[in-house]
Amino acid sequence: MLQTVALPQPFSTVHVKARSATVIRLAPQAAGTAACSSCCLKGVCLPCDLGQRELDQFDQIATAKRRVARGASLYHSGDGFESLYAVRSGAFKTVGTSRQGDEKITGFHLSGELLGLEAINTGRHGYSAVALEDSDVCAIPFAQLERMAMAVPALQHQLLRVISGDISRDQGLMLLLGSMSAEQRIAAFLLSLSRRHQRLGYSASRFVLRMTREEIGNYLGLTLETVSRLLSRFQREELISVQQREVEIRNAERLREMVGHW
Amino acid sequence: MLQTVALPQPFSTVHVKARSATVIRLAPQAAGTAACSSCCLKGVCLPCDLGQRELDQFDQIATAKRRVARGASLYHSGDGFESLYAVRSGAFKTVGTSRQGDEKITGFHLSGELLGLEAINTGRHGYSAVALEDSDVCAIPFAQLERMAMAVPALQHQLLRVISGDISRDQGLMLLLGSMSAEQRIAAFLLSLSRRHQRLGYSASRFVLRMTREEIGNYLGLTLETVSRLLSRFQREELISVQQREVEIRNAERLREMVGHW
DNA sequence: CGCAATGTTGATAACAATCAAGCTCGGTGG
DNA sequence: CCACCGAGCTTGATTGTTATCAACATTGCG
Repeated sequence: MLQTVALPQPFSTVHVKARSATVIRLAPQAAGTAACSSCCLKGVCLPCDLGQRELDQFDQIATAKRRVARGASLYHSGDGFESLYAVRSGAFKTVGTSRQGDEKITGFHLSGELLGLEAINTGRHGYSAVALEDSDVCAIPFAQLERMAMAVPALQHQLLRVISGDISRDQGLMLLLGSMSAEQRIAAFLLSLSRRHQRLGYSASRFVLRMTREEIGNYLGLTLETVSRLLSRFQREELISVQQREVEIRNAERLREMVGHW
Repeated sequence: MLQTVALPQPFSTVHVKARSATVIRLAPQAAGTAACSSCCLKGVCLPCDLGQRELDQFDQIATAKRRVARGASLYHSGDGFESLYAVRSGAFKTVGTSRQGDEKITGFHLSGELLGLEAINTGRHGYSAVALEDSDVCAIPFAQLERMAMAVPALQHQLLRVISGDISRDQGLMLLLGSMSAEQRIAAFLLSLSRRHQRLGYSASRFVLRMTREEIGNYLGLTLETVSRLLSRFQREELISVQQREVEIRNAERLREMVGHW
């Protein structure tokens, strides 16, 4: 089975070596093929509410697949906006860069999630999207998507829903960044990853962090040392097990209490 | 001239007594009248890119106007989602409440800005919208808006643009909350208000804060004491003048440097 | 006039950042 | 195959920023 298809399966077999960019070799033609209608993400991706007819139609506009190597950019801040991207496999971070060269991670994006929404407004990407591991995406030309949305009520509705979901997620993060202690932020972060993995059909309790401690810290507004210390403490307190990037949630309930039911 | 129409004019005459809910008396029928086509916000509100024909059509669906008294809610967290709201005059805060009863302000919304976008996703409001002063809104029934968007390309485009703009704004705030010092947050907050006032045709350098220090602090992830101290310091350093809720920006350039060109 | 809400300012304490040292795991080259 | 190297991670000591606690000032309103 090709990794591209990203069928739900125990995480340990998928990400045996999370750090290596070369371990998983993909058939070169894989990036250009699989249609939405046969994609295992069709249940969680943008076209998820469409009927068979509309799905076929959607396949017509979302033909371009792209392979992005670990560390490479899908698009850069300042690039003109033409397409939204759906993550088929792998993971991305979106990064803003200040003129001083400081980087700030605004989000992590797993399979089935959409990239580029923030650019609709200005017609230009405000952030860069960098692959955290070798990844595949579908490009969805926005002009065509808009046109199709006009003809297909379910698609327009779904598009608005997805965008609105992004706003909710961002607002949740604002809450997190604006009013939580370091401890609460880490707990919320772990729970968020857990939930999103579950949505993809993976285990909610065991998963692999695709990002470094530094990237987590950057995202959460903490230093990497604080992230490391708290992960260690959570392990001491038997809330989780951590071993490098492998995480097991052992006491989700306590973590939820920590976050405080926002 | 009725306050409802919110024509651009020097702020001092509009908000003579920002704290009073009773000073500005409005003709009772005012809330039910003015059409988009004659509204002075038509340049900055949702229908801003529409032609005269579409504008008239839009007027048909955005007929319901509502008056919200200072301190009252436009909608509550948990309410079913039916309409988006455009702020015609006044100002709102959106507030999330945890089960512990802690409140967190996720945004402030001035005239011409849209409320309720985050609810599209779930069909239920995740936050409450509370008026910071006596305010007027237009209700835009979402089902009808979606229907009209399918027929009017410019409207669909504009709707997506506005929603995307919301995402950008939120991500900007995340940046702010996640990686700025208290000093930078206050500076960024003042600049943001300045920019938004200017967009409405008001002075960019003099405006009135519609919210308390506590609300500012809550929004920015700071305590009210820190907000107060920093405003005092900025005044000592002649970056601004503050006098209760009246603010004058005296050195926007230095404030921008402070924020660091994100 | 007096009260309640809001805002200011000072003293102290807590939390997370910074600085610093050393560890671990993978990859690479001898 | 082993030794070394470096990125990433852990842990400790110290510092700094901001929260917290507290007292008091100001404003608007009844």
